[in-house]
Amino acid sequence: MIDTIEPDGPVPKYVQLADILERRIAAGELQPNKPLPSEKYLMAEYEVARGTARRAVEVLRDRDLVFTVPQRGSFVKPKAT
Amino acid sequence: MIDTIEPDGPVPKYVQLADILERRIAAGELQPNKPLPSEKYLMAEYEVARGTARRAVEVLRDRDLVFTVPQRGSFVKPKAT
DNA sequence: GTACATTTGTTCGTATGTATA
DNA sequence: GTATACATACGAACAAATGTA
Repeated sequence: MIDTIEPDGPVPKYVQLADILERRIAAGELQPNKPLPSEKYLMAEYEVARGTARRAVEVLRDRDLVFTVPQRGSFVKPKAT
Repeated sequence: MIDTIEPDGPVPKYVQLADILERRIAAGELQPNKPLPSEKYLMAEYEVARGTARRAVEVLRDRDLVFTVPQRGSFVKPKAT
């Protein structure tokens, strides 16, 4: 079961998606140093445009939850010690 | 002589290219079970980016006109009996 | 068997244009 | 005017499988 994105709510889609992914990280479903779903996959899974998926990941970078390697993917940050 | 792709028209380039290839199939120039031009060749021939060429072929798959064999190419589907 | 070229598959980076709220 | 969101289209890099020399 996946969380769904509300199209007409007050919260922008890219924030909703970032929140969803953050929950998936917190739940341990997305693990440290493992890749997030690709932009393409996020587009399909959550039915958003690529720009929206990218912005969501950008938010997660700003939240210091993931890092991105060009042409490789975005990865969950290992928990700081 | 090849059809040309209009850059600024209302029809997306990838659709235009798909249409061109469909006509080439219908005309018998591209024959059943024979390979389409490779993505690389389509890029050069029609001066489009690889993503555009790929999307065009994807359209032809959706139209059930071709099938793709990974690492081999895309081939014109034999006419159904 | 090895090396090389070809081809599709996948990923992120970037820019532009359109539409809507 | 600004922010959101979508679609198109370019580029770049690397992976993996296949076929050939």
